[in-house]
Amino acid sequence: MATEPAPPLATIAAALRRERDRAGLSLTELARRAGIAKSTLSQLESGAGNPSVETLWALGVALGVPFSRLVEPPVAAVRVVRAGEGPRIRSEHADFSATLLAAGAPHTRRDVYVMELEPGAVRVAEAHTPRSVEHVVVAAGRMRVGPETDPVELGPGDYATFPGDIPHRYEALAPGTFAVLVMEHP
Amino acid sequence: MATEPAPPLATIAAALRRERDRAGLSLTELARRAGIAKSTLSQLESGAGNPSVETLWALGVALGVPFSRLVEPPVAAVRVVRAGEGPRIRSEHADFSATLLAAGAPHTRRDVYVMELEPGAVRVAEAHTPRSVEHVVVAAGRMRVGPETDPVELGPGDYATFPGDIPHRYEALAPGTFAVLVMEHP
DNA sequence: TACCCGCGTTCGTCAAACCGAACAAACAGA
DNA sequence: TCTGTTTGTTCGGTTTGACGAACGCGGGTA
Repeated sequence: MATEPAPPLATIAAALRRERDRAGLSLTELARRAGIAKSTLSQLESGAGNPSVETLWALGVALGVPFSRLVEPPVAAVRVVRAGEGPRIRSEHADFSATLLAAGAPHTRRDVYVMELEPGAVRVAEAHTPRSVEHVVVAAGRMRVGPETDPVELGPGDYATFPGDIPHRYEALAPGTFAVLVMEHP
Repeated sequence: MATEPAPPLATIAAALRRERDRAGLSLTELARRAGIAKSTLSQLESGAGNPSVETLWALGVALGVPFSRLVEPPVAAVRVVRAGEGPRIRSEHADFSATLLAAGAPHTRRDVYVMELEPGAVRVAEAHTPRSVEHVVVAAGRMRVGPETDPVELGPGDYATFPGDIPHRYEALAPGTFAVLVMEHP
């Protein structure tokens, strides 16, 4: 299940109208500033249409609003992702899956995952962005994590951090292992 | 306030390719999962093309990546974040303790805690810095967390995020409860 | 060697996003 | 009332994004 909490087209329509009269602009005026035909804007706000990125971007700029505000639904006070829900990233080889819980705001990438893996398989990750850092807290089970050259063994409650820009591994040592993984990208 | 000086088309091309091989998918496979023609994806990654929102959204879902990550520039702000040995925080009233695992640099706080608490006591936190955000993943036990007005109940593997700038609470519902807490301060 | 996958690219076709203009409705001033 | 302006909508025409097929390439296997 667990597709993105996605209502794409309808949200855009709502967001456009909301942001437009928040800015106190007429449809005609906004279309002029964004450099698009007002007919296009009219159809977008009425929910019909599937804008190109360029079009939507121009509107974002004209509204003085970050792009994401036009596509993301308004933030709820509390957002809950139940165990087993959420966008999953799965490995084909290893018995491994991770769920993206929260992605950092546009410019600050700080992702929180829940990671589940079973013993007998090793998840090897290539080097990521330079200066990225990973944090792992084991919640249940037992695992060996860290740089290929220098892994450590962790039990419940144990914490480790290591650079993400060198090859590293995740390996479960006990069944039912799951852990919280925080990744920081510069 | 030039919220977005970035030409989006080139960034999308780069982001797509970056996220795709991070996921370890071939172009053909990703196109299949996203339900788009691989020719379309090929042109997008090569920088030619101006995708529609629907197309880009499908790719975001297939990659297990939020939409905004595909349009925002990669950003190369160089910041050094080193893991710090933090003080143990103890509450006098509640049966609660937290350990600071990693703290961000002075201005960009990005703190990771492990939190242990026992039932029968409630840890109430006042509002923190404006725009701060908290993330909680329950590792073991059961707890009720969130804004005072609107708490939720979480079990192992469950995740919740909520604003930290309003009063909120942590309450264990089962013995041996511990959780990972990530706090973001702007 | 020959064969057969899967990889990513290029090309021709079609639907649709975008445009410009024309449109009805609402309001202002003379 | 008449004219001018502004509102947002709808209507053909053009541009172009998305599709599917065909292509060349490289790595296995017989």
